[in-house]
Amino acid sequence: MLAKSSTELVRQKNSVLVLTALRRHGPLAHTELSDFTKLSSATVSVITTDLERAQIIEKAEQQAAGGRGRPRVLFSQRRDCGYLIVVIISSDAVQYSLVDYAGRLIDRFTEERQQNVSGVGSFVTGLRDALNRIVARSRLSRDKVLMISISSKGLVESSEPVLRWSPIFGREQIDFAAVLHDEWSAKVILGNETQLVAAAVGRQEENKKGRDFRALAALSLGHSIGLGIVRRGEEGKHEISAPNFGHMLHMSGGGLCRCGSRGCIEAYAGFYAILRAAFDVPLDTIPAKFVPIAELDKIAASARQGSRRNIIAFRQAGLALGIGLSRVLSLHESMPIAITGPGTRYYDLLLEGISEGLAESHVVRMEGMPELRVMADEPTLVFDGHLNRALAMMDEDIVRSGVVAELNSQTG
Amino acid sequence: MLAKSSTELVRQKNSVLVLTALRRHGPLAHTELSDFTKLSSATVSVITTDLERAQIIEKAEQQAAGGRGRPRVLFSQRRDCGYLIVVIISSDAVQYSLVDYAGRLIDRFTEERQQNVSGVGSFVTGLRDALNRIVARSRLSRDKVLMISISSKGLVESSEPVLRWSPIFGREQIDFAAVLHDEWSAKVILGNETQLVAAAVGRQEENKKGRDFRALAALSLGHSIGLGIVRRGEEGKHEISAPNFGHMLHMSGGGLCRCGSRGCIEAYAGFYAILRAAFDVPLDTIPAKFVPIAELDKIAASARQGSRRNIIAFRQAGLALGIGLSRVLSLHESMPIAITGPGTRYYDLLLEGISEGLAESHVVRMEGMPELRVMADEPTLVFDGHLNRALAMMDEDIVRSGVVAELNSQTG
DNA sequence: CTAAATTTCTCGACTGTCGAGAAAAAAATC
DNA sequence: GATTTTTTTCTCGACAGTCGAGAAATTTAG
Repeated sequence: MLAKSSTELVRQKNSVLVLTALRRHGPLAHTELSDFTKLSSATVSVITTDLERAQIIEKAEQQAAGGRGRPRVLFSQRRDCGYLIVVIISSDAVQYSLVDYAGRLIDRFTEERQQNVSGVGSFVTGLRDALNRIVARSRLSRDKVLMISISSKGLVESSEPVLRWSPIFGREQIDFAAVLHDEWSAKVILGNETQLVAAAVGRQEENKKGRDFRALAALSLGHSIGLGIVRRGEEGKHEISAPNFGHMLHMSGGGLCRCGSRGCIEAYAGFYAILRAAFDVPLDTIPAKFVPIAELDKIAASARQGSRRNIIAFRQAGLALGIGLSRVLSLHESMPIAITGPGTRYYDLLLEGISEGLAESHVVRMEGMPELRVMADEPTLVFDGHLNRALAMMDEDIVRSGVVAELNSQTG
Repeated sequence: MLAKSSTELVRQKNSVLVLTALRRHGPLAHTELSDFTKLSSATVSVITTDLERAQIIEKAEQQAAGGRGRPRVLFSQRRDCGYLIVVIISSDAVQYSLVDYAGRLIDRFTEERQQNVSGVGSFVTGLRDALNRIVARSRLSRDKVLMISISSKGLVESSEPVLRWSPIFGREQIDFAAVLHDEWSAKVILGNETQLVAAAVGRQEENKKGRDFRALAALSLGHSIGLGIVRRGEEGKHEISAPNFGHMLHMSGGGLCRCGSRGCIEAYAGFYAILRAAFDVPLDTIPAKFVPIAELDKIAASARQGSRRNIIAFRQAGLALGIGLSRVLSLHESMPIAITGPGTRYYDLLLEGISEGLAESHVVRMEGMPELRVMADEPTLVFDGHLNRALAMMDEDIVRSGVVAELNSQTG
């Protein structure tokens, strides 16, 4: 059954509304808050004083007194209200970032991952270690860290921070909540990397199109293939999901994939698959663990100079992507596709196959070709996605936790 | 930006909550309403008296006075509060049902569709005609009809009642809102047939499992192939969608489909496809417009007696379904699959192929085989799905329309 | 006929939003 | 420098919603 509603909930929702406005548009004055949220000035007053008393937002110290009239006082998040640690796990390194409540980067370092030591056990100790280090370095109390946001390629559980499968650890699952809950009171969330790219691009898209934005897919090309989908739900909330696209079946009984199955999309469009095709290695050869990008650059260069076999290798990869995307569009509505990742440098070679694959399906014939868009700088998008998601969640959690209401009742 | 919240909205939501409880559990007394909705007795009182004053619900006249204490008075929907017309379009007929606000069937008739006259124009005049007839027969004022709920196989728009593509009318689109708005003030909604099956089965499932229910897919087997997906969104609302599954690409460059594309799932698993395979007709033969089920029964009978070719025909159909489903599960989470439609009578012959197709994919190897379940009596499920969806919408619309609040302010 | 049980209704307290107008504070004007 | 204008913020009273507690209603048991 659905949950009942109450006046308290109304207040919570509207408080989140104020915090969200602050997040999206930076420091805002009373009047602007009222404009953005459509709440009356009086309500904004009550909410801001509550949030201020709870030490969640603060009035900016100084501001240029432009224009006449009573000068506006800008509200902004209190940076020390809480902290977020972002952990980005990639195949060769793990990046740790400490971010304050206002979204400002405080500290960051990267740990190389040894290619040989690949057990989950050693990874976890490394993770715990690095997390301890990053709070120690900035001399923060660890309970000021309200959230730890982790991302990896692979298959993540939607409701719990459990990594089900990843190209790095294979079927060795990691339950990050279980691993960290003894040392950390922070909430632990996990996202697929491309899911977070989708979140970031989706936010950009909404800023541009406003209410017209409906859905968007992000496709990440690299050693493995990732897909993230973001859709505007009712009430304008963005719902993000991470389909297991790279390991969706492309061709029954097809080439061997790193995951152990046969015929996955990745086994045709991943870097190792392109390599395999270019060198005419049999399709059931165990794929290379890691392919240096220089290797692929060479293949691409010769393809661009007319090498038949290499052109076909890229074309076949594009085809697998295009057909796979057409299947995605069959199952959802048609939507624009943002392509990121290191593989975008071969976009010219992939495009033909992608288009051809897409064109084959009924949906595309009905609705027309979806918009394809290349977005470089995947790492920035991933980080932005982390911030978007984690900080929005923090806002909600803080309001829901009741600190605001409690303080309020004490002071009368 | 998200929408602001207010006390009015709270009331609306809680009113809908009361109406929903009434829908799901039949006539209820004050106390039971309070239990189901978790609202306090006082709040239930206010809401019910408002709804009663607005002539949306009423107290039951008579009831058996079992047990001691003050006898409970049961509330139920006023049947004359509004009416719903359900239109179920199938390939050979169109069924019209008139239903009152409490969900009781008042009138029903079926119009055969001539196989030869297949233009959209003549269909639309037939539709308008039949709608007029059904209100005339029951002597209702047409503005008492608050909603017209239509279903068809094929591709429907999610936000508007527009039929984008259907096996019956092909690419000739029908915008039902445009077609009916001059004669009817009722809200017109359109759903894919299997989407409504999913809605009905999803409701059953939730009654059984409660909060454990997460998602479910309904697969309809027949001349064409349909898929509906229902998922529990946050706040417990069911989100239903109708992927274009039948025309998702099964095999690149494969058999010719009725839709004009090649290699659709339907071109392997639809009735005509099974027929085509059984008689070894070339895959690019224009598929039969309609296959009598007796024909397929014969093929099935001989398959069950060991006919190699016919066994393979069904197995290939199952394989297309299984592989397609595996792709669906790759893109969503794993979920149980309810199979309906006339094709279920060949389930024994299809099962092997379905299982094999599912087993091939990465997800199934990870999460295990999804639960498969055969549900006969598709027509009842479709109709139930219509009622579930349309009546729930009517409840919301009525509350949101403000009749309750208005009356309230007048009478003070 | 009275007591017990059970359901429904009512009242006052509390919390929320809103519109209007008062208060604050700086620039413009005389 | 005093006054007016302009702009922003704050405050007050009205109104709407939920809740808990207890009163009122009504039937059965004894």
